Amino acid sequence: MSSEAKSSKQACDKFVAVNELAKRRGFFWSSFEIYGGSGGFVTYGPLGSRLKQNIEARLRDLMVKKVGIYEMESSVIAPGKIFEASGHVDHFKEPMVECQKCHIRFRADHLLEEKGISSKDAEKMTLEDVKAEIQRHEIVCPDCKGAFGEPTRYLTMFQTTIGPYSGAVGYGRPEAAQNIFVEFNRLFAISRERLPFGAIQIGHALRNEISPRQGLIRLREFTIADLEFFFDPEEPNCEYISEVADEVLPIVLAETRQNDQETPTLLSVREALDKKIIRCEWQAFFMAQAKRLLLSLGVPMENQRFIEKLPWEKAHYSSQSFDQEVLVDRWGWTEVSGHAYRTDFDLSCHMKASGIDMTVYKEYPNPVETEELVAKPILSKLGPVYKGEAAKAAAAIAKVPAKEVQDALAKDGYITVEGYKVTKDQVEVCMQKTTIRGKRYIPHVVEPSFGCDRLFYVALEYAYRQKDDRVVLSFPRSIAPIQIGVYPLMGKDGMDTKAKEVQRLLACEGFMTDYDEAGSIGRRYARADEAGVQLGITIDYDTLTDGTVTIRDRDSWQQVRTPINDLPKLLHKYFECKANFTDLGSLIKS
RNA sequence: GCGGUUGUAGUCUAGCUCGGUAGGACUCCAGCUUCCCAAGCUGGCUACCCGGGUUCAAAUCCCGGCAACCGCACCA
Repeated sequence: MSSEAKSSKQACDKFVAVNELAKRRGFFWSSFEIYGGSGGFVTYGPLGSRLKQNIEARLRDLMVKKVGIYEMESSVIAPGKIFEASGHVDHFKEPMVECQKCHIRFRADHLLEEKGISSKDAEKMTLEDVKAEIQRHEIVCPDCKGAFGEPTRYLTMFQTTIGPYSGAVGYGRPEAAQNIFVEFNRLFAISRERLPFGAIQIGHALRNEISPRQGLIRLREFTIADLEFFFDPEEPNCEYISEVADEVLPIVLAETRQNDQETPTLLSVREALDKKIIRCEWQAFFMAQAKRLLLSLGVPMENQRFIEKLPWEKAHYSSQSFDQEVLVDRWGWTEVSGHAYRTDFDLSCHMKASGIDMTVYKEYPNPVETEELVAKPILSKLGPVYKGEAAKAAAAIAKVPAKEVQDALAKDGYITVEGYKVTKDQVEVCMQKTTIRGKRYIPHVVEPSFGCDRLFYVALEYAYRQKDDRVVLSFPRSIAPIQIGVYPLMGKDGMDTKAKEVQRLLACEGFMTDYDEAGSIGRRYARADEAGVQLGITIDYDTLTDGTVTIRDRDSWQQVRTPINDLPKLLHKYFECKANFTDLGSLIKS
């Protein structure tokens, strides 16, 4: 590539520009650089980790605080059994074949696709199917024409051993959700055995991707926010649904997609529920909150959409899934969150595998009284006849519907079950009343799941602007990593000490501040714009005499003049979005 | 993992064909200057992706790694 083509490409590609800026200013960079690096791992620097915290705080505001979700934090490594039970050991893998001659490995489904087998079909195949298809199409190694060995599957989970015994297999979690399901009984007890409730875990997850690229979009270790919301499937109503009923969601329907179209249908939450496009109110609620979250990170609605997943695209645990996508410059529509209706899949799996009861008891408002015909074996009569076999005979009778027993006894005076002849006097058939006060069931789960690194990237890209040949990161004020920069007009005549005083004042008020006295004031503004510093406060000669400062807005470059004494009160209002920039003081004409 | 392209300071890059002191610009740091949007002057720090080989001598040639970018694939 010529250097000309390279530079023009970089000039127009936001991904490159954002990554370069991120590295230079310390938002994030690829880890382990001094040892040559390793793909798929990233380090967040000072500005980045702060931005990430702010983004996660927004997520907590919208998804956690408003609904009273429990937060929890558990371990990244888990014993093998957890992911065997959850289905990940079976599903988190891709078919692979190795050439027996040159030992190069290939994606089996990819090879099959070249023979005209769709990825859709290849995905569903068992290893036996894969092997059979490879033989049928006489597929050989594309490199050396060697024959392939047995197909295997590449496990996308990181595997390790727990402790010194290699038999104790452990996996790095590929999602944070399983920790929550595994702890369900304790969480449920803590919720004082009431549904619905939700639990969220924001933490690292590991996926040993074959080839992670795309910067923050695809990592081997990343931050995931999994929220599992448990509810009674018979009481699926969301109590906050009215708060979001009119929120419009752009959804690309499965139907639309099957016609090879991508046009989103604009539906209010209410419409989507009425038309049964979203089957669960809670899911719709979280989707609406997810849309609001992205709005608050600076992504306008027209650059957001939800994709209804087609049946074969869904994860193994999901009955209905939507992906939330955001338009990004380089990669097009990119998934930032997934919204899955997991039903009782996970709790059922863990119940079965662990043998621990995870059902929930629900008392009926009114006890249900039923009367049914029962056939009760009379053991005092059966005993003398069948001796040691009596219990078996009784059990055999219990299996037969009472009505059948009654009819047989009425007709013949006895009934023969599993070789036992049971006479009229050995069994009592009668109507029995029972009162059912409630029942046990497995809660259902809807799961919104966010890729925090993707949210981060999206926020950064959407903040990225060029103004007068200068880069400005126009973060929404709620996530700006540095809220206020404080600058002496010049680092002399006492302006520097005054500026440090002001910075100290604001820092003690709880603001994220920065102090900079190096270079001309213009240069410092430019530096601050590039770091996304929301406001700049400049101490000049007038400050020294009348105690006022200028406040500069990063996005408009407007300035207002305000007394230092008013700063804390005004700035708190500003950052709580209860005041505009022009409310901060008297506007200075430029 | 495959195919293509590419690795020179914090960033962008010259040098590589034809082996011989690695140069510039911006950034950054220090000083001077400067009354509000990357001004100026002086000085300074910082680089040949790693490992082998060929050679008197390797950024340059050869081999092997590693990494990045683009496409395939997977996915939050």
